[in-house]
Amino acid sequence: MQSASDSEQTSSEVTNERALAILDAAEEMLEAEGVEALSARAIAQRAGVAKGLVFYYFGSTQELFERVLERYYERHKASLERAFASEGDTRGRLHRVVDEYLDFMEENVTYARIVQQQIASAGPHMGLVTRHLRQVLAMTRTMLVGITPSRGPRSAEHFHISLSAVVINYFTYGPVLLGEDALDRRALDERRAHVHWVVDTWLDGLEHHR
Amino acid sequence: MQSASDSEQTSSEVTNERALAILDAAEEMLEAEGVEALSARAIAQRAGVAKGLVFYYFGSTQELFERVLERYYERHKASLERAFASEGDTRGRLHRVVDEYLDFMEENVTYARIVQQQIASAGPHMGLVTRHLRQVLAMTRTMLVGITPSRGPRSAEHFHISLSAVVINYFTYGPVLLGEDALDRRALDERRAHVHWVVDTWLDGLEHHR
DNA sequence: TTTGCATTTGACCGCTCGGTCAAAACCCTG
DNA sequence: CAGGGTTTTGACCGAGCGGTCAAATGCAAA
Repeated sequence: MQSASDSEQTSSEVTNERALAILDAAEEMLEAEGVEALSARAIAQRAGVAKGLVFYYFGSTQELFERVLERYYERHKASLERAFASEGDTRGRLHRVVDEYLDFMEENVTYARIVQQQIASAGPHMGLVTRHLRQVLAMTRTMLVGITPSRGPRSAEHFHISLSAVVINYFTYGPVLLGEDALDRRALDERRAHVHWVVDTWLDGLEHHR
Repeated sequence: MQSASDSEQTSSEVTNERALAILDAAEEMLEAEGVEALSARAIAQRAGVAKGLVFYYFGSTQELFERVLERYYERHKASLERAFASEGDTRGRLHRVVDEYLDFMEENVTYARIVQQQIASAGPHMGLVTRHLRQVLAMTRTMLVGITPSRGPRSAEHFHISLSAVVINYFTYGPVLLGEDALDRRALDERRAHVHWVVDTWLDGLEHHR
C-alpha cells in the first residue's frame, strides 16, 4: 500500500487497521481527557503503536484531528437527515429534528464541546467546522421556507442560530449552572420539554405574525 | 512594597503601574491574537517588561489570566446590574437587560469567546467562570420570580440558559454561519430585533400558560 | 556615602511538543 | 532463498513553554 497520507483528500473512510486504531484512540482520548491532553505521543501510546505511525498515516496531528471531526460530523449529519426526511407537517417534523438533535448531543457531548471550542477560539479547524455547520443551516433553511420570511429578524437564519443555541448550550452551560446532574436522565427530559415548548411558542408566534 | 503575588486574594484592584501594564498587555493580546497565543514571554514583550516580572506580580500565567477574566466580569456585572435596577414592569426590564447584554457583547466579543471556550473545554478556570455565571443566573432568577414556575421545563433556569444562549451564540456562531459581516451594525440591529421578538414571544407564551 | 530593601532583569532549567528519518521488521513475489 | 517494496519503530531535533533565581538596578532612609 502507498503511504496513506496522500491517498485520500475529502471525507473518505479509513480502512487500514492500524490507522483505525489510531483514529479510535484519538477519539477516546478526546472524550476522556479533553482536547488539550491530545498529543501524537499520547495517542500513539493509547493505540499501542509507535509515534511515527501517526504521521505516516495522517501526515500531522491536525489532519488526524480533522478526521476525528469528520467522523463525528458524519454521524451528526446522518442523525439529522433521518429526521428531516420524516413525514408530516412542518411542526411535527421540526419537533422530530429537535428530538434527534437532542438525542445526538446526549450521546456526543464531546462533539458539542469541540465544536463550541473551535468556534469560540477560532481554532485551526474552522474551515471544516464552517463547512459542516453551514450544511446543517441549509437543512433548516429548506425546512422553514414558507414559514419564516426570507429576510429580517424572523428569518430562518436567526431561528437556526437561536434554536441550535438553545439545544447545544444546555450541554455545555447546564452542568456549570445547575451542577453535574444537569445531564441526568430526569434533567435531560425536562430540558427536552423546555425545547419543545420553545419551538411551539416560536411557531405560534410566527403564525400569529403572518 | 511587598511582593505583590500574595498581597491580594479575591477581586481586588491592581494598582501598581507595571502590573497594570502587564494586565493590559495580556488583554490586548487576547483580543488580537487569541488565547493560544498567550505566553508569559509574549505578554512581557508587549508590555515592554522582562518576563520575570509577570511572575513577580502575578505568580503564574494562570493567575494573570484569572485577573484578566475578573476585569471582564466586573464590567459585565456592572452593565447587567444597571439594567436590572431599572424601573418598570418585568417585560420592560427584561428588554433592557437584553439590550444591555447585547451592548456588552458587541463591545466584548472576546469575553464571549473566552467564556464559551473555557466552558466547552473544561479549561483550568472553570471555578472562576462558574462563580461568575451563577451570579448572573441569580439575577435572572430574582427577576423572573412570579412569572415562571419555580420548577419544571418553564423554570427561570431554563429560560436563563436559553436566553443567554440566544444572545451569546450569535457572536460566536454568527460570523461562521453568515460570514464576517454578521457583526456589522446592520446585522447586529437585526439580531437585536430578533432577540426582542424571542423575549416577547416567550413572555406571551408564559402568560398564556398561567 | 553607605546600607538595606523593593524592584527588575534575562540567562537558565527541565519538560513537552510536533515532526523527521535512518534503520529495522515485515511480507510478498520470483 | 533472495530481493524489493511497504510498514513500523523510536532516537533525535529544534522550538516554545512555564517557572526560577542570582545578579543588577533603583531608591530612600540613616
